Amino acid sequence: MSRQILVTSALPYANGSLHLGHIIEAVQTDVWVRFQKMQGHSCLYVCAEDTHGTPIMIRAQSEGILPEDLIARVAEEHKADYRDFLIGHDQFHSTHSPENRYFTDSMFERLQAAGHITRRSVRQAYDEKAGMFLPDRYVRGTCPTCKALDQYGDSCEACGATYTPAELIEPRSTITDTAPVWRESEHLFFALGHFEAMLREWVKSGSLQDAVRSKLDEWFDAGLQDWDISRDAPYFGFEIPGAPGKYFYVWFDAPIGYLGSFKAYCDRTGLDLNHYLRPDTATELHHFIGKDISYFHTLFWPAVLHGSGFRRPTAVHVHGFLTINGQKMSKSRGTFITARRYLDHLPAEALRYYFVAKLGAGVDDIDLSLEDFTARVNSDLVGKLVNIASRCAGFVARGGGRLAPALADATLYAEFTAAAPRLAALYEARDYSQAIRDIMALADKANQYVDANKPWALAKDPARAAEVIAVASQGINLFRVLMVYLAPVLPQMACKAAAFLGAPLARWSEIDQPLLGTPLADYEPLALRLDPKQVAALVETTGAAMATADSAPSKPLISIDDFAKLDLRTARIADASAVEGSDKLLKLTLELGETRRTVFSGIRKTYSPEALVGRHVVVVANLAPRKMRFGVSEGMVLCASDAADRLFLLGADEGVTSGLPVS
RNA sequence: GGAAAGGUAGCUCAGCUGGUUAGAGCACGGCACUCAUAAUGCCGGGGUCGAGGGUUCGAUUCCCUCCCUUUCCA
Repeated sequence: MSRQILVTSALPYANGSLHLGHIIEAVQTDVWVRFQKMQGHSCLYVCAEDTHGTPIMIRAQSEGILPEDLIARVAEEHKADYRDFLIGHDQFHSTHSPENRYFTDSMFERLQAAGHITRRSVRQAYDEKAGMFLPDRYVRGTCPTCKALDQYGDSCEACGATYTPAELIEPRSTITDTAPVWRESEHLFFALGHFEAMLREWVKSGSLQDAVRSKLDEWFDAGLQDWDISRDAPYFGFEIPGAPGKYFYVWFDAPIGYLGSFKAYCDRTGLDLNHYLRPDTATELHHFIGKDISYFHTLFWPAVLHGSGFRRPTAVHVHGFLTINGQKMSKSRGTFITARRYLDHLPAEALRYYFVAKLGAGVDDIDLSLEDFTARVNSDLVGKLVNIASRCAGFVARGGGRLAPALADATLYAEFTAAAPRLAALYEARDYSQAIRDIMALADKANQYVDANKPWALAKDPARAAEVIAVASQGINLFRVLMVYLAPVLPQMACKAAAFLGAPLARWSEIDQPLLGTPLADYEPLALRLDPKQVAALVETTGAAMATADSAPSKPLISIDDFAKLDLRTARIADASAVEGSDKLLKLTLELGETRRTVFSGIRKTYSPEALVGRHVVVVANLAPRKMRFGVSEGMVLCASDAADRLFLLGADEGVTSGLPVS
């Protein structure tokens, strides 16, 4: 029976670039969706930009642009990243949209009408200079428990204590570095406790993994607290109906963004939205999230849905975090890999495959071990899987380019197709790693088959030409079955394989019929080996990240946000020449990706122009242009200098290209 | 501090409700083959299953304690 399924993955926050942690979730979701589609189910994957909240507002301010412009720009970047990782959203929308406003307002009004909204006064840190209330994370000070300096206002990273900003010793606003004052303001709350019985019952319905369920039991035992869903102006978000100057907290309208995005899809395609959302619907709603946001998705979200008269999620699928080489992603270690950085070096499907090969159904963290990644992708995908097609294609081509009219080993073929139900169950349960193990075991069998039947030996005897074709065709058909199984993971390769086979790889049911007597297109390589150098380049640290902490800083501390204002880039020196009339300056023509710019740099005493051409340097790309006697300088090249005023240009490790962001 | 997950061959990981010689892939060594992107096939070396106790005829698998790693705490 065909199912109607709506799927989401967590909305990326419009405050920064996607990194590989976002990608692993998107891949997990996308594979599941593609799998469902290949089973012939209706499965829609919606996502959106999460656009509201203080961080967006602050970031836009610091860039001197409107929040709307910021989120539009970041959305474009995110979309390109998802697209290039082959994430097949049916709809990618924004929480800052009419559709989302519609749902946010109407759900709030329904909750209010049903008595689930309460009001009470809250005392909160207020930055008088900035004229705004401060979220906990925007207040820093000394931990009241362990006296660690410069801790966030909600918890201490040193000792793990939790507290309120008011308890911090010498609290400071991170926005203006002034001492906050404490002000009262009325806030609106969602009465989560009203839904305890409903939630306990929902939890038992089998919608959650064991680990998540036991976490929920803990939360139930601790008691369900009211949830503060309002924030005071200034705030970038939706103003609350009937409460001037109050805005919905970003976490209130973010999950609603799932529905907003879906509404945009329905408006576009004519699908019946209500059919999916009414409480008694037979359709399914699946959310894929990281474990850090379990609370919102397993308590608040089902309660908000239920309280406003909608269906609850069918399931919430929680995954763990991504680590790189066993450590959490870190900018200073160079292991903070953005989606784009990866794509600049390596193909998307390699990472898709590796993630899937390691993802199970649980909430365990997943490690991206770069060495293992290279070995695994090269041997599994290229050495085993693609090899089957590659080694058989030549025999078919030389024998007329047409597959044999019958299977040489129907039993073996049947063994391959018989794996389908088990593999389907594994995909369905998100036990991808087991599925991949099974599929690769079959790939081994296919190679063994070819090896045992030795078509290259048969080919020496012209009388046995038909046998050669038969064996090669068997191999091609086995390959085709495996490619169907892997199509959710490797959509691009499946597409190329379909062109080679002359038959689509769109449905699992296609494998019921082997390809017999049909022509084969010329074989072109379906996947390329990963170059270990390229893989290593993913985590090579750049100049700015190598800064040592051992020499005392001679300038005041700055926040990460201050640092983020710098747009540091790698650049290639395309041309360098001495400046007439100056004994210090060189005129440099820098290449930053596609663009070029001119920079004057006072490094003539140390560097001759000839020695510089072709070198990579680090440049401050967003330094305001400065008019000099010899022309306009459009940036600054970074250099270290010692006490003797000797200069040392900062470069980057081998493999770097120009225009890369430095952080 | 409270809680959860995990610690199994050099690396990445499987091992369901306890039961004959603990598995896979990669890496490593040997052999074979040459169709294939130095691909593939066969054989092999390699593990006190974190440590210590306990239950049991028998524990990697159950219980307790400890150590280490990671994560969550609205």
